[in-house]
Amino acid sequence: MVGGLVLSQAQHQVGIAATSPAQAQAAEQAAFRGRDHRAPCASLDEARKAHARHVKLGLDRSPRHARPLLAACALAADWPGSMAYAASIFAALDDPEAFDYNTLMRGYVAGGGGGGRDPAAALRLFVDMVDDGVEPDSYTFPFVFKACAQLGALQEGRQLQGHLVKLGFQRDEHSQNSLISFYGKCGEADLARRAFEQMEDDEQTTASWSALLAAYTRAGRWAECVESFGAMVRAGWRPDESSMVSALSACAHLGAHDVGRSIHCALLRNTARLNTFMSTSLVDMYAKCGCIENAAAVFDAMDDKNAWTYSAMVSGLALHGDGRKALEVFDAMVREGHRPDAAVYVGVLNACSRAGLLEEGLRCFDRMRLEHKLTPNAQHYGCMVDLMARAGRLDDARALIGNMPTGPTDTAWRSLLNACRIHGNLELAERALQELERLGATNAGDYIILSDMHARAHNRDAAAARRTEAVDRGLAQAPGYSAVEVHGATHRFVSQDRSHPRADDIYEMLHQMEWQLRFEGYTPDTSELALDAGEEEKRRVVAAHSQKLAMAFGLLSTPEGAPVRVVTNLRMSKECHAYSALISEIFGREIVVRDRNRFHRFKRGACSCGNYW
DNA sequence: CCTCCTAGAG
Repeated sequence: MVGGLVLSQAQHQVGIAATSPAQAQAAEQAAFRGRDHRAPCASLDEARKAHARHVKLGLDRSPRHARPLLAACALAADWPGSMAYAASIFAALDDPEAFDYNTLMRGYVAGGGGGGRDPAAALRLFVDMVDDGVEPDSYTFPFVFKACAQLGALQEGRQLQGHLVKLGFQRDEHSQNSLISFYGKCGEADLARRAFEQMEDDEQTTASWSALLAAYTRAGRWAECVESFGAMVRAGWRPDESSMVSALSACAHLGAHDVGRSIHCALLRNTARLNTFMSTSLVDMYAKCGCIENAAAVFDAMDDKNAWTYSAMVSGLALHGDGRKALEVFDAMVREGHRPDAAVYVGVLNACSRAGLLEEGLRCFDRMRLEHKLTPNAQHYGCMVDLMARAGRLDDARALIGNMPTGPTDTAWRSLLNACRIHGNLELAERALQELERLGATNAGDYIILSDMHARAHNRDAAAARRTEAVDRGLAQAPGYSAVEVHGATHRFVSQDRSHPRADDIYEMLHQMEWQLRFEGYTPDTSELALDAGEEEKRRVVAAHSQKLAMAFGLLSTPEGAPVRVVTNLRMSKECHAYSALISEIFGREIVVRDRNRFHRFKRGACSCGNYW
């Protein structure tokens, strides 16, 4: 759980460095293309001619003379073959200095010449440098760490850290920052944190924090990312764009809507115009936090959308079950000339399966292969299995699993299993479970689905057997919980939970809710509950379901008319769905529930999913 | 003359 206090403090203090991203980006691009006013040539041909003149005059062996040409060739964005030429200019030098090694290494890690990166070549060059007895300078290590990061060479990087200390660069902020970043890219958040903490307070910069936040985000440690973001703000730093992008990404995964929104507010106060990175992160954050309208508003206001932006919007709409709109956005993406990639097709196919758009989904799958020449991967097949199975075409779905070129995956069988639950096909469900067992990929939830299905079919013994089987196999079930965000703090509930300080009020509220619902003619449906107990007991259990506890607390501690946002790791049950829809009507509240797959938004008695999920 | 950081995926 995310500490509520930490977050709410962060919210009020967020500010940002006043920069002009467009200018900075333009300058960076111009410099990289070698079109800087200092650049001695505008093409590889001109560089060759200039170098030939040097050779004639015997100046090609002098680093001072060769340097501008070396840099131009090593850093050109689109001069095919220029990296090899840069290497030959370098090789002709009599006494290359650290600067010259740095330039060539920089070219290798940046993919100079436009021909792709070559981090291994950069590392080899560093080894040469050490062998030749040339002392690295403070610019050297950042390039070498970057090369290690690109190679995922954790061991080499750690050795390099020792080297860095020996040479006395452990107080150099750029070398340290690139060390943090290197650990982050290797997925080693703890080592990144340690490198960060080894820096003195006055050596740390915004870039150090930003590398740390990126390390947490990359490792999937989102709560720690948001916590560190709060710490950064409390320590008086103004987060720069990349820190905010990392923090927003973490908020998106956590569903930490309030923190995400406070970052957006700070941006609106301090920045004239958001760049593509920032806006895309905001689109993703709002969509994953349940505010699809805000996501759409940010998206619509952008005039510099790229493929990532469309992709975030498409998968956001998929998450909310708005398949039609997702397809429209996808069409706009193609119309605007962006080439769809594998990721956006995951979003598109997902949108179709969640919205039950069978024909459209099948068409997209064809279009992906025929028009956009993409080879579907296991994820795409998983979406198609899900699409067909949910729509009731269980046998077709099963046949598709058999035809997967990548071989059947557990997610594909699990999609089928879930669809069997929806459509009540016990026989095929058993088969899917067998296949999951064969893959050695069963989890507790799979056995529970089977157990529930047997219970509904009144096979009491089989139901009990499936339940014990999960335990016998040592499969732990993640405890089900539901959480609600109130004033930036997250309150978490499990079923029948009485541990909250306001438990009495919450249960009183539940009682009120139940009472009102019954007045409207609602009776709790306990048929999904696989519990060997009397009807009264079953009703008691259903009534204190964690989603309802979270909803009750949300209703009672947020102002009249405000939306209630619940996040749960459970699957939305039919009973809870009907219950939430009625509550939204009776209390005049919008209720947004993020379950383990998607969002349900209840408004005036209806859900955005149109009862298809 | 150069360096740190950043977004999407059943």
